[in-house]
Amino acid sequence: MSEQAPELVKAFEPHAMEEAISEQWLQSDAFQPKEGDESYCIVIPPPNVTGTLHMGHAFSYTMQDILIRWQRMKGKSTLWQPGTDHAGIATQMVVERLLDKEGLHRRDMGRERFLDRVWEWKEHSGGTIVGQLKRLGCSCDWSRERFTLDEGLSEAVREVFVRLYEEGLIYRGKRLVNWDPVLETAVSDLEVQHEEENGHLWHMCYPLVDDPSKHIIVATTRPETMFGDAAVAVHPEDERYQDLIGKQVQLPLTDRTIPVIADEYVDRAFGTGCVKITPAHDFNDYEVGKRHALPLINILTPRAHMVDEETVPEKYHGMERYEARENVVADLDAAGLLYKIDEHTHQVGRGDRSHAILEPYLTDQWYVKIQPLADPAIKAVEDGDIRFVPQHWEKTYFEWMRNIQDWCISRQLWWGHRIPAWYCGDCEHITVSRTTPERCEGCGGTHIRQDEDVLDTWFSSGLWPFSTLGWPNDTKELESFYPTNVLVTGFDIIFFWVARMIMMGMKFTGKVPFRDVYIHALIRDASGQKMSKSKGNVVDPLEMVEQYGSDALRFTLAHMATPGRDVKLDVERIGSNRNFMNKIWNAARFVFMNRGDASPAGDFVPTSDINRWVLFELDTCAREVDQALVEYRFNEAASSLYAFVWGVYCDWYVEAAKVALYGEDEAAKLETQITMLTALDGWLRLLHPICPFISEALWQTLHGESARLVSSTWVAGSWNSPEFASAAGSMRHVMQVVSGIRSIRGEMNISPARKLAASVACDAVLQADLAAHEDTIRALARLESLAWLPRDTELEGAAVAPLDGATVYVPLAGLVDVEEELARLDKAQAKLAKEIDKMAGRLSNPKYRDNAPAEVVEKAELELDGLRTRQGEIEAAIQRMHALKKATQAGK
RNA sequence: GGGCGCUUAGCUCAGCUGGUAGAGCACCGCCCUUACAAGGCGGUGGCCGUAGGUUCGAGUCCUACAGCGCCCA
Repeated sequence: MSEQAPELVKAFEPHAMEEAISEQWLQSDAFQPKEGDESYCIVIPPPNVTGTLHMGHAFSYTMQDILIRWQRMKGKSTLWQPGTDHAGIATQMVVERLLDKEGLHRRDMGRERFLDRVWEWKEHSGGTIVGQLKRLGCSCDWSRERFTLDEGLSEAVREVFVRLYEEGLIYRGKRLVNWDPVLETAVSDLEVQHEEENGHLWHMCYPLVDDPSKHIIVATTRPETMFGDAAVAVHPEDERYQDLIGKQVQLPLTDRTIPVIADEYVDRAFGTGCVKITPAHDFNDYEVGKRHALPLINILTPRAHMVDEETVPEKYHGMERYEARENVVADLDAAGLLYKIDEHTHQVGRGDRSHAILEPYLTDQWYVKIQPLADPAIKAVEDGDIRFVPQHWEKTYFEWMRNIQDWCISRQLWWGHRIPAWYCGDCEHITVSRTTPERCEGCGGTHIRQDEDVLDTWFSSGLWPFSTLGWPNDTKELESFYPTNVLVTGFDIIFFWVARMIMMGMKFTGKVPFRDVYIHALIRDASGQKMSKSKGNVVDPLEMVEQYGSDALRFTLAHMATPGRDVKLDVERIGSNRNFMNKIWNAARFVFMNRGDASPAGDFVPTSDINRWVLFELDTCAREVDQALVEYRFNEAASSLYAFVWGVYCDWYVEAAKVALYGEDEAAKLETQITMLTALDGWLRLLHPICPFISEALWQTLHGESARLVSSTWVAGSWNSPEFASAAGSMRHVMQVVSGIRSIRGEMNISPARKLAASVACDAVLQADLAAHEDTIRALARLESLAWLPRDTELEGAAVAPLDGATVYVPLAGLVDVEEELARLDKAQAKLAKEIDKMAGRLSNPKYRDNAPAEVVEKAELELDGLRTRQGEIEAAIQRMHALKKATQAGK
């Protein structure tokens, strides 16, 4: 045994091994881009700085790491740009909750002290997720880690804001927004979760001014907003209400009167066909109000209490919105103006962070005029400059982009990029500036104060692909790595993020931010439910790593990465892939124990069929893995590897190699050792992107401690010449014969310990081929003897396994009874008959022969011939069995 | 209401350009064979949601329907 030979522990134990390997990588510069003719870059979708790694992250980042490691090994100058996102609302909420426990509120502390606390929190917990990414093996260039609130990235944000403002693409306006009354901020349309909820439809009577004995009945889901009513609307063609249009009605509980108007927005079939119009508190009503020049009457405070203003009766001042609702209903009832209450389910919009019911609320906000940005972004995808994989996600993208609304970018938060706009105390001018101004640009006055609000987190995220590479400065990173190659993310943020990066990228760099967008599925639990803390069905990836190892988790995730929409994570799968890691570990252990003084050789050309065959299969596997990754078919890459490593290398090759390894022929032994090592070397390389730790550990054992697979190259050998293909053909015959014998053994319940005598009947050519591998067949099939018979020989009293071009016989004497063999043959016969019917039916159709490609027909014919031959053999075998049965019975 | 997706073995899912239905797990046998029992060998199991259509040929393409799910309004 050579000095390099390690003493691997008998069972795969990932924990210490993965930690040690991780340490090696992180202490080297292995993850930094090297010089190369071509570059390859992925920017990480930045996780929330205060978050922890969940399974969705693990899934997405595993795929990114697979791509990065693969491309790195292929010799590209490779950068995986890491970083984290400040996640405005989410982070602020976390810290506010902490403060709440101390009895503190941010408003009492003031902005500066509050932000100090957030930064403190960020320093304290911001490293968590990065540490977890490292534990997962993510090969990001950690020396380039960025944070959205870093100075450089903040500079990019201000640059973009100012340029858009100067171009007139950012403006300030008073509009209805989705308002979160708990967080007291505007939120984006995309952050609203619409849910069906049970509520009521209240029918309220609004008396006619002309004739108070008559009233109009309006139906509403929100009676408390009545104080903001500006009109009652009916459909212009609604015959029931023609005479009311233009009349005034008395708004109950107030001394106001409002008009009855006609608008096509009204659904005649809904409720009574009359709706109250509250332009300041409903998006549809807002539009109606605009059409009819109705006043915007705000009745709510930012915390959704009733305002202390004369529009609202004094009794209601300061009352919380749902308390106000109860009171309004009670007061109307008391006044005899409540007609009826129906049960009603309706859509309620809730904030996706606070889960509070949102209010359409009239506020001043900053907006991005989006159409000029959207147009080039749509075109980039239409023209194929950006490619969605799977392609159908383009539709979702187009759908949203073509109906896009101006983007409300201001948030009433403190944690984030503060809007670089200053209001003047002396004049109306707003100063928008890259740097903090001393005085007002308009009047030169010094009474200026900065806008209190911060920008939507996605505003900075939209710049991420180029801001992380140094923009707005001209950096060599931008030059080498932008546009980036691929963005890997889930479909849930196509609108939030992907679209915005494309728009911002096109606008500010004139280039697409990435060529491909690979949209992957979302992870769900084993029963298909979304994982969430409240449901308690979260599978913690780090726990899985602890339990099974990072490689097993990564292999499982890669194997599940099919192009579908959601992926149900079954924890058992991770366990069985841990078993695969154990298999790999032990296969390598076997190789190391039997390597002698041999070393792998990348260009090795062995002479024996077995050795050529395994390299041929390795070569095939390498092509499959490569092609799968080119197409982002991670599951196929994983499947190919699994099938090769376990199904070919372990199950067949290692077993077959034992003949030479334990044999007397020194030359054959050495060749086998080299091949065994070369193949191991090859598949460890192929495995590395998916399972970096175990492959690295074993590769270092293989090549010596100083070797580093992470910085090594992709499989280079070329073992697919006709000679290698023909060796593979021979081995297929060998495996068929072995399987045939094993089949008989298995179905007859013959103990593996029992050595069998077998005969093979075939033609001379095949016999020569097979006979060359007699030792292998004898070893793998556990035979005590192997005899060769002419093709048409029929052997009495033997179990039969008909193969392509050969028949295997295993004499039964003393092994099993005739009945069992008969049953087995009958089963085989029935199966064959079915296949023959199908195939013969097809071939007897002249149209098939006319239309199908010649090679397909030819193949089918060969197939049918083979099946018929086998059928004949089985038939003959059945006859012989019957004869034997009779003879035995007669003999008794 | 508009759009998208899914329906294949008991379970979870592959099946890319139409050419003899696959994997893992589970299950049933026989085995502690000196890399691995976290294992080996063998085996059972499918009118590929329903109904039509295109085609010599459909799990794969088209249409309708049913059920489930997601997104947008």
